[in-house]
Amino acid sequence: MANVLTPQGEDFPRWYQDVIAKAQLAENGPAKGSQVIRPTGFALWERMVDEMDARIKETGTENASFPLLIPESYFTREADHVEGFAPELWMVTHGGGKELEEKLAIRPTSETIIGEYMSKWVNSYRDLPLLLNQWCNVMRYELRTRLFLRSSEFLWQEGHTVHDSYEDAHAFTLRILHEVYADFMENVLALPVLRGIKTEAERFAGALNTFAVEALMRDGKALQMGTSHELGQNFAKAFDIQFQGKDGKQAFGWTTSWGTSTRMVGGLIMGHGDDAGLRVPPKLAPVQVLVMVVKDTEEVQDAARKVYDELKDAGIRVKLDHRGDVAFGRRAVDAELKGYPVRIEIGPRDLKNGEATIASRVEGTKQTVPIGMLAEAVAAALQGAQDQLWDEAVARRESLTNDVSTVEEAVEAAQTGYARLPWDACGVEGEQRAAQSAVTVRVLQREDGSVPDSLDESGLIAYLARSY
RNA sequence: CGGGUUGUGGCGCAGCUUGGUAGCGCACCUCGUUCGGGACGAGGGGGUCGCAGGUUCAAAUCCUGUCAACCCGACCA
Repeated sequence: MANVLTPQGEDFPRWYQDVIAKAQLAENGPAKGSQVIRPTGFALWERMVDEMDARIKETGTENASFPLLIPESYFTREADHVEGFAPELWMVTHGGGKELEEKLAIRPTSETIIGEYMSKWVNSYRDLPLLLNQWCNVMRYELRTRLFLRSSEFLWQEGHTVHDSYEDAHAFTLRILHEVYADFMENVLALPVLRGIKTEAERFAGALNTFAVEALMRDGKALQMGTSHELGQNFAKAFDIQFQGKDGKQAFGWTTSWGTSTRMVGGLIMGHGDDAGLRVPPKLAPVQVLVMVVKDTEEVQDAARKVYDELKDAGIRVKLDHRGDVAFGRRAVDAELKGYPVRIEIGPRDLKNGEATIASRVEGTKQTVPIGMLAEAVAAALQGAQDQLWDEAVARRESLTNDVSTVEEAVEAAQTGYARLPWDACGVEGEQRAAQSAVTVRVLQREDGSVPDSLDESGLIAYLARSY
């Protein structure tokens, strides 16, 4: 195996940067913290968008688009929200060469401006629930940036809904968490996630409760992959989202918001990648199968094209590498860097036997298969890769999760993964103590692993870890 | 924003102490030989040294300021 990347075990952050550069996923933009996402990286994001968008729509949510620029005054309407976001705002102060009368914030998130419109659109209980989502870019002034994980500008989806009762809003918040976020991350990304509730310290600015899904990276640090917030009536009151109920009385709506971002690409890289590069789960992979000609001869080119066409017709996302002017080894290494799950190599030697070579990126194996049986072999290899990535990730999380009984032990255990600690043995005080060692409470769960309805429940279990 | 490190062709670096107007490896282009796991040879193109000032006959080298990146934190998707 060619040594093109800094090994993970030597320097994980360096490895992460190497993969992003060598697999041509992204690079820094000219302005501080900005990033350019290259086609190979963007294709991963596009697949995420496709899968997520379908799940979002399945909940009855509709897509819309709201403005990038938000009047500064909107942010001041919800006290906690402005306090939380003011330090991160990018402000537009000039337009058309003149100083603006009111500054415009570039959206860091859109609760405020969407709240403003929800207030106009919600009049009756018949208008509820109002379920909206938008795919867009947002900007936050970040002090420390890292490609995909935290950039000044990032791409995301933000869902915003209004409901007629606490119960309905609460149920919807959790539905998004389970049926959209966790389902996508586990079944498509093959990353097991912890689902739980955030502590007060980690809660979204202006929310009643924040629920989250957290994934464990290969270096034992946790990554928040998505959040779903129960906003209570805080924003409804700030933006006057009222409706007339069946009983004829005016009432404030109950809102939620939830988001996932290009950070998931970072999670994919660090959750599955190895020393040879990316390992993309087949269900996500923009390219599931790469058909490679080993030698540039007419027979080989014809055979490869035929295999390509057949797989494509079978509904597989396939790419043809017909290049004869780049050495085989270079192309093989590149395919591994980009993490294509399955590679089919076709050369004269294979053709002589009526075969092709099929290589699995995840299993690291190669075998020859009669060309007539490629379709079945490919299907099996894809399923095998998806399963193995999942199994590995689950096993790794289990081995890196340790039960502890004190905050000190939790800090120690969190150096390598998750520490499970009864919340009663930690508490807000313990949380602050752990934070001094860069260890935070990622989520709280019930003893049986289910998601609590609120922080008021007793007997909760805290998962502590270092995080990105 | 605090601490540390660093900015020199696309990438990785040397040169800076002892100023004299730029060098190496990879990548790129051409030709040839190669080609089933990052090939080899020959020839070639590309940078004024993050940016802005200053000192000097002369600055990648010295001075001041500034911007940016990376790592460790605090803040966050």
